[in-house]
Amino acid sequence: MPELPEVEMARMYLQATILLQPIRAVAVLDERILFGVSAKALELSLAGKQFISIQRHGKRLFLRLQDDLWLTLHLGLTGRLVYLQAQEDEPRHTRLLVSFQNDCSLAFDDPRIFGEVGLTKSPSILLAERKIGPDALQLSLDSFLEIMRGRRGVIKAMLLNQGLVAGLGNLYADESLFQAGICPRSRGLDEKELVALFSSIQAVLKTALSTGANLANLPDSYLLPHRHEAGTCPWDGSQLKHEKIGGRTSYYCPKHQKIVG
DNA sequence: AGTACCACCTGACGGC
DNA sequence: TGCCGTCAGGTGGTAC
Repeated sequence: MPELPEVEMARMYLQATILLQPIRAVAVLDERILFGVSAKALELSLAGKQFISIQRHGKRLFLRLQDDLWLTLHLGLTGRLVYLQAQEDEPRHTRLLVSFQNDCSLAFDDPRIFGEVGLTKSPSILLAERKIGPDALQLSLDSFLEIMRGRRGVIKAMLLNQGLVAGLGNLYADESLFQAGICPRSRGLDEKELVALFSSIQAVLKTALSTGANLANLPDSYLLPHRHEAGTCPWDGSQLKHEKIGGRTSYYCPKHQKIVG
């Protein structure tokens, strides 16, 4: 599920549900979800407090508890957040359950346990520790050029590298390259190509957000609705190709996405 | 710096 | 029906 648009939806969801509610208790249902904190410490840190604001950077969420204490969440590949009404059953793979004094609760459901829950004194500390680059939607064109210029790696792999730019995952990286007409195998893009790519990334992420990160509602001119074995390019009808690039399955149009650089 | 590969997990799906 | 391999919208470590 979660690339930048999905995580931003999750942020808005939390914003609308859990703010300013006193926390009654925290249950860690599977300790493998924890990163750098014990279940005991997490429970003690949260009990009696409340979330006062929610931030997102790339694919990470930061839930502020007080000035120098934040709960950090990463949804991994299969994580989702569900706000439960009193008495409502939690999802099957709930790994963390935060219950509030009003009897509602927040479940972090994550079948594959690639997600992560932790604590930090500030988002910037965690971002530095984990070497996360600037958020894809807060990034200026100049910073993007600065980051990408002079690198020799395969462009698809670079877009997936959260240390360079944070927020793009496999799907939106494919979509951005599709919109920019650049083959994912390209490397050493020139200034003009990087500018086009930057503008595609911005447009793709904003469009995805405007659909509520619902892939089914993306424009038909986008790659993603056609991104499957038998899919054809919505621009020119070519049979889409797919192959492993940078270790991930990549779809692209062999006709209009050129190898550049 | 860049890449290939493995590992962490579970569920869904296609083939036999 | 049941087993098995394969794949999946993420990330980190290692070795070259």
